[in-house]
Amino acid sequence: MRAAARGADGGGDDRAGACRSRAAAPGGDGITEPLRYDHAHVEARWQRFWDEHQTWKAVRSTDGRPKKYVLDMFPYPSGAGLHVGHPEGYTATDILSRYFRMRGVDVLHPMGWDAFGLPAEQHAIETGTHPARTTAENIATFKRQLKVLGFSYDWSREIDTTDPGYVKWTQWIFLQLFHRGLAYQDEALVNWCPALGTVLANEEVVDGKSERGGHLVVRNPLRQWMLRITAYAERLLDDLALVDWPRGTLTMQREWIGRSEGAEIVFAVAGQEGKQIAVFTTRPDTLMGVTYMVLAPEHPLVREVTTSAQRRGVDAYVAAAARKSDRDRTAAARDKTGVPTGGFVVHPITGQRVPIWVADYVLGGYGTGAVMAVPGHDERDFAFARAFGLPVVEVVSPDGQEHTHLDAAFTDDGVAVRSGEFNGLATAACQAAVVDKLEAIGRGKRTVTYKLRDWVFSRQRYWGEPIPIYFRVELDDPRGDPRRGARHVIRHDQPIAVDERELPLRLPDLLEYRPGDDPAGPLARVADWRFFQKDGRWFARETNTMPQWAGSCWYYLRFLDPKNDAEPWSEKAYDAWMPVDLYVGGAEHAVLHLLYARFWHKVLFDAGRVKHPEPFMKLVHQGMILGEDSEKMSKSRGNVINPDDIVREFGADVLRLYEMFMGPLDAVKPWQSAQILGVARFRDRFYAVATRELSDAIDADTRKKLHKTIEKVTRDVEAMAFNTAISAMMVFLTDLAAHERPPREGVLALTLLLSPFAPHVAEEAWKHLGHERSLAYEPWPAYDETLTIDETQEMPVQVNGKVRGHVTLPRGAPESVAREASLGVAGVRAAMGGKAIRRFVYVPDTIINVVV
RNA sequence: GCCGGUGUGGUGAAACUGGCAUACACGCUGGACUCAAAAUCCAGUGCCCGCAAGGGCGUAGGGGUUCGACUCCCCUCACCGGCACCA
Repeated sequence: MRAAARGADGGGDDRAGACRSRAAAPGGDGITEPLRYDHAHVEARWQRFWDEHQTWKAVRSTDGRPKKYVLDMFPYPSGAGLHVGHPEGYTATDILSRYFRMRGVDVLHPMGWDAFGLPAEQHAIETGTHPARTTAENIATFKRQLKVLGFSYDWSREIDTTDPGYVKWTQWIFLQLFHRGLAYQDEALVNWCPALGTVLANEEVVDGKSERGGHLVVRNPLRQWMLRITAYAERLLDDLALVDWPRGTLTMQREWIGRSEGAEIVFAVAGQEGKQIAVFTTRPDTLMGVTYMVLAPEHPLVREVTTSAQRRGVDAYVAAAARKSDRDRTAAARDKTGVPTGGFVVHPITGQRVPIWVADYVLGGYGTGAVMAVPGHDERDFAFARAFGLPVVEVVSPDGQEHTHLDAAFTDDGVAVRSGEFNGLATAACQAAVVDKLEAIGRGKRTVTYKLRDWVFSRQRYWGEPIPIYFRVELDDPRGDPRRGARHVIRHDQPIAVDERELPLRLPDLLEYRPGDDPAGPLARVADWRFFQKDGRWFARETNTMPQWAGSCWYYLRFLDPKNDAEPWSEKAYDAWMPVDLYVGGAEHAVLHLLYARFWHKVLFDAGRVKHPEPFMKLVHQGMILGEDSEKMSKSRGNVINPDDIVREFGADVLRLYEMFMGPLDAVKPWQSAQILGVARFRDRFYAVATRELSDAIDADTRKKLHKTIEKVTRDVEAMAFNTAISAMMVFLTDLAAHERPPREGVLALTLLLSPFAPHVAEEAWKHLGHERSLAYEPWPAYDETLTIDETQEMPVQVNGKVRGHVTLPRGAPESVAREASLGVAGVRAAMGGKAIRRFVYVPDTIINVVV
């Protein structure tokens, strides 16, 4: 396949005249006159050529050459079409893919569509158009827009997460999770909006009302599918050491996982035999300073510890907390609220009674949902104690002395005081001693807690992968038909996996996508789809669907073997290309997508389906491109740039060059239309120089510049410093253009260097320079190290740190020579003013500094 | 509030490991070509003083380390992004 591409001729209809259609310089003689460049014509022709010759088909050689898997985060094909932010990362990976091919590396560089998603469903609700149709149209638009940019994707591997052939394997992976006990059902609190008949995400809820429409939202417990990602917390944390990712992203993942070491301490409830409350604390050394206990409002023991005298207050407080969204509950972070329960626990060491309060500053979902409050040494507990007049006791002292008054919580390490047998111990030692004691008396143990929570994996939506699970249906009347409304009970407590041979489980077509009033989602209404009979018994399908994350959790694996119908990917395909060597995408996915995909990968690792503990070896985030006003691009601001417009006016090569020339790939940078002219001129100047009459000789100076340029561009491409690589090529082009007849050797090399950045113009020039074949697999130019180093070096001479002159010395000249030469410079002598030299700093080939 | 990032000409930016601050590009000024314009090409362009030679200042602000700091350390300010009572 590749041989065909490599051996193919330059193809097509082109003759000089075809690409000079706009040249027609009046009076030009047409022979030495440089050619004008018609980007629309040339780019379309090369894109057709690459397609026809399958130039970018990824083929793994058997000759032991290296491979690179270069992956973009695949887009959600929105109705708005491509945005200038998309081509930024895509151009970067394309440059590297093309560069690697020229270095003799096998490259897998695929593209596909993350095509399930809310907008298509929303559109269906509003217009009745089937989401599959909207999705197909959007994909067509995106694909057309990407193709005109000339990216070297292997389109034969294109995938679409909504394709039944893909859904089949997403469901298959879900079943692997299910069979391994990692997918389970639980009641989870969700934001249910009865008026909209749907469940809303946290960010869609503002002040207890829906963002759209302002309808009431209630927090209802709803049966949900959960994935046990917490079982992988430790490995997700530890294996971050194996990857080459941006530091900030690693930090965010670590904090999201939120590992915390401490102790679980058990307090007996006073007067209630056998009842106890466990707390988690990172500071067991402050145990002797506990003055009260706090339960989260949703803690299961709240009712039981509440005395009848406090019941009304507690019930009201708990009910009010349940109405608040997570956002609201944490927004008013400063004012502490809470109520006493009237109940007490017994301190495990002193035996003293400690009052139990309920307060929503304690979170039900973290740790044990209860804390031992130590106001002397925790800021939140201190604020709460102040607000409610609870006692504050110092048990950790900065200086080992007891202090009678605390103005604020002392949260640093110190020395234990007022702590009985633990007095005088430093914080670390005290923690160990307290936990040892608790373990000895059976009242506590060392534990590790994570902030990471299990992943709510079901959505009450239509446009997602159906969860391949069904349940037994129990009918009051055994001959009844649940599709016709016969009374029945669905045994959700006994989930049954759909047989793998029956996958994919397809979505039914709907006429009405509106969610309706059933929180089980639109699929619950499709009785003919939902209920089915097997062996004379009735069953009901799961009507929840998977979240959009599902498809993107494993798409990099499907690219390996996208047409395989017998398995998700073959071992051979896996061995050929995995792991992903470079992954480029937005920083907004720093946590969720990247954590979920790593989790699935580890599950597949345990199932023996993948062989590397981590999927993405190197990760790079492209920076956001802002509008010309330096604001985020948005329709409402009217500052959106459409890549189609840029391509039409200047061509794909110019858009690619511009986006790479703007600045460092990972920097946030504003779009500046005026700057595009600079790279457009560069492209046109390059083509003009390449099509001039060339010289077969090359002078020594240009030769040196050539080799320095190759060295610089090579280093910069490897470091993904594309802006400076382009700058180096601009400088070299200016050098070439200064020759009446530019040296052919230099033009040829520059054409190859430029080709990953601006492939169309480079191919066109390459052909003009007499080549029959595409340059896609030409060897990358090599440089001679010795030619990149000059024999002499001009160096600044400073006097007391200020530059006062320059000297040119042979490389590595001895200090004595440097000294003599510098002191001979008039400006240096003048600046020294006859003063004695205190020190002579000489860094060979770099700088001279005379200190007087 | 916490965490992370950024701050360099009129503008986007460059400066490898502490070694000539401002490469490359835009813009601007002047010139060439042209009847003219566009396009293209050439030259200049950090700020201040000066006719000039030359000098001084200059990488958000202040301090420090160093022969030497955009780069390392401390403090302050501004902007951007993320997270928000995680015991």
